[in-house]
Amino acid sequence: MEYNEVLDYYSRELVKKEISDYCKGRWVALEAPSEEKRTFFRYIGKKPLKVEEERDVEAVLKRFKFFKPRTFYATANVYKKLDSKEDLEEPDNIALSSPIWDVDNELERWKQTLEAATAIIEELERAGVVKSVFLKWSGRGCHVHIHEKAFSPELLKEHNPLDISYSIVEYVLRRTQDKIKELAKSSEGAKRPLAVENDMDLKRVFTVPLSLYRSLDLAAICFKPDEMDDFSVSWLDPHELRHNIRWKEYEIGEADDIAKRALAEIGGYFKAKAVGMVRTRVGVPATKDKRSERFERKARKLGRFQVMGLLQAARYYVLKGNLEKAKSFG
DNA sequence: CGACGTTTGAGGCTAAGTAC
DNA sequence: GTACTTAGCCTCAAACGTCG
Repeated sequence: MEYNEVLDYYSRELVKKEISDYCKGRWVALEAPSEEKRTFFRYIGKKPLKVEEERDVEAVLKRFKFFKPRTFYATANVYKKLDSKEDLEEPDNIALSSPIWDVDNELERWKQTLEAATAIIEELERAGVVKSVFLKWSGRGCHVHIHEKAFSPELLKEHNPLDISYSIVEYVLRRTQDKIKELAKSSEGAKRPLAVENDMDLKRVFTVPLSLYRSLDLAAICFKPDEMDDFSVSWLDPHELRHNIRWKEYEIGEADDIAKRALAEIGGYFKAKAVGMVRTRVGVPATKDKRSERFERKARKLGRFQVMGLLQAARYYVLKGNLEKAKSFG
């Protein structure tokens, strides 16, 4: 795809509308991929990059045109205020947060990708989350979204939106991991084996609906769960643009129930971060990995060496009087 | 047995790697 | 541009191993 075709693509009304609708309130990242390195633009001067109106799409492309950017990403979080760097640091500035599951795979195994997505969607259905769910194809894999407004204002007042979204993604991942691991078996050893990840974090970005993918000439089209059976790779063709604008649909409070249960079990993003386990990846045994092992270890009862560490810390503090160094014993 | 060197295991720390 | 993971090396005293 020549760069003028990229610009032609982003000049379409539908594309501009969908991108700006999604990006409103989110911190945007624009990528200009090249063979040597991946370059991201996240600011205009000192201000966070934003795309709030249709005309902003072409405006930001123009702003960085020298680098030929082609992919739009945006944070899972929607912010109350987005005018300075400080606005990005303040957790209370997060107004909403979209729970997103990242299903990684090879494009050729798209059927398997959709099967993994189905496992997630079925789990959500069981919890009564139906209308606010949509899928978005992203390059070689896909993203499963819950609309960020599927939570009641009352719930959002009680909990940080990121705590809610992180917990739900993690909660559902735990309940679907057996199915996903089973599916992943057949892609074991592949370059990009099937895996579903919880990538939710404070500033994480995900592909924006109708953005072009960075390395393939594919558009990040959206579709609803009831269309999955008809899915075809041809939908991803930027010229075809088989995209469903109903990703904007949601039902307020629909996801409250699962949110409460998830929060009770997971405890939220900020707590997970405090104990050093944020990202979970579910895939083939090789990727079953240290993170879950680490968690299992942490979850066990206090071990002999933890007691020894505490003893060492206490002794060090008594002898040397240096509390900070003593804390290094854990 | 007792002196001394080596191994052990945890978290801390950092640089490099990764993904979007 | 950002935040995470990973790998490797750091810390310590106790436990363990070796040797006279």
